[in-house]
Amino acid sequence: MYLRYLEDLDTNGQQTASSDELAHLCGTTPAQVRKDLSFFGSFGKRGLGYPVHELTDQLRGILGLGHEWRVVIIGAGKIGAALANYRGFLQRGFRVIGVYDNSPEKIGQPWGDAIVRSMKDLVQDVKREDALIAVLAIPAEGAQDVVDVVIDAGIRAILNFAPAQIAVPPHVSLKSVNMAMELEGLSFALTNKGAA
Amino acid sequence: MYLRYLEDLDTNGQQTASSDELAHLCGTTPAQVRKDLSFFGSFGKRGLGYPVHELTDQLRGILGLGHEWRVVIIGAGKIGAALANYRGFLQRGFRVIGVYDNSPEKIGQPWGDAIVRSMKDLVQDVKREDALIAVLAIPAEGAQDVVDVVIDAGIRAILNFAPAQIAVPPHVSLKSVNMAMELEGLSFALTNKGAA
DNA sequence: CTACCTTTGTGAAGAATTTCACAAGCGAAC
DNA sequence: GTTCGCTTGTGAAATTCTTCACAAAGGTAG
Repeated sequence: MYLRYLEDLDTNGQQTASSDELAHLCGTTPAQVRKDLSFFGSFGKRGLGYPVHELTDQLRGILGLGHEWRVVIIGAGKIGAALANYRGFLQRGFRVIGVYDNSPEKIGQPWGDAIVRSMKDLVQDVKREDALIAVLAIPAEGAQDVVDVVIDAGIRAILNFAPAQIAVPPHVSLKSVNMAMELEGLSFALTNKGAA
Repeated sequence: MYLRYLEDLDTNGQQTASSDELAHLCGTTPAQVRKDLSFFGSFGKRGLGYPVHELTDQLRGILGLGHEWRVVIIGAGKIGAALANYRGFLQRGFRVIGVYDNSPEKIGQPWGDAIVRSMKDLVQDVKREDALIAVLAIPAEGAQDVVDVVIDAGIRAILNFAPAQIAVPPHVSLKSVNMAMELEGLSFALTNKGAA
């Protein structure tokens, strides 16, 4: 989150930013900003604040954005399309090496810059291209099976949009986004507005 | 999360579930489950566990899913399409009353069961249908302007997919999903696997 | 009816996170 | 060169969250 805002400030040509300014941008407190950043190092100058451009570089390094990550998108539905088209990924160092589906009428169709490939090619492509990240955009049914297969092929991190609980071994990172659950959180917030 | 798993158990006809069982399903601890649930009431029977069906009803009530919420989707791009097509929303009580865009070639196009409408109709539709939730699936530029307008029209909760920071007044709930940020979290996890 | 196994609900303890508050450092002005 | 206004970095305090541990049931078998 800090990186996002620092990039904006950098684009605007701002040289330094105080913890107070970052806190306001991010909706947190100055003390929180300083504690968070100090966990990774001592980036600021007392009396001045944090050097915007230098700190963005540091944070990119910390987040592991210093090199390109190869990503496979599994599922050529609407969500897969939204992700494959999203220019922000490439800008941030995530290169989509392929979109995969097992529906015959989708395989071979053009898809942005690429062509939808068969799930049969998935394992060999992951191995050949050394892809470590998979985005899962398929229905809940069978999601776990696909996960097991790609982990076997060498995938080490999964961003899951399937509304299903996925189990992964400890050496694999998993992040799930469940849109229905997000809406339910809003429903709760609306319902309990008075109580809070 | 508990609701999700309880629904599965209910569908499978299971009568009761212990905190231990729920903890295993959700990847947490039995004590955590009991503390979480006890915050809202005393739902279990000692020696038996929690009554699955009754607890799902209770949780639905707590989450405010007891009635239908009317939702507008703003932005008829790929993400909007993925959301509008998602049957899970309707099942969970979120009825999409309209999809809106300001691109002339999209307005009037069929869109699942509905037709893409002009952004010009957004405010009047929100008011007429009493929609309280908006899903924002437009580019970052201008997102804040649209938010200000729909809040004026009566929207009280926003699920934001635009890669932009949105500010809302205190009486409005906001939940943002940023796919690039999710991937960056995975990048961090992969980069720091050894250190952890 | 009693003994026993199971599981909840919850105070208390323990751990983690956030906030406070201030010494130390930086730059500018005079 | 010294003073002054700012802002960081960080121990300590305060707060929040999680885990522990056990008394209080519920059910069952004999």
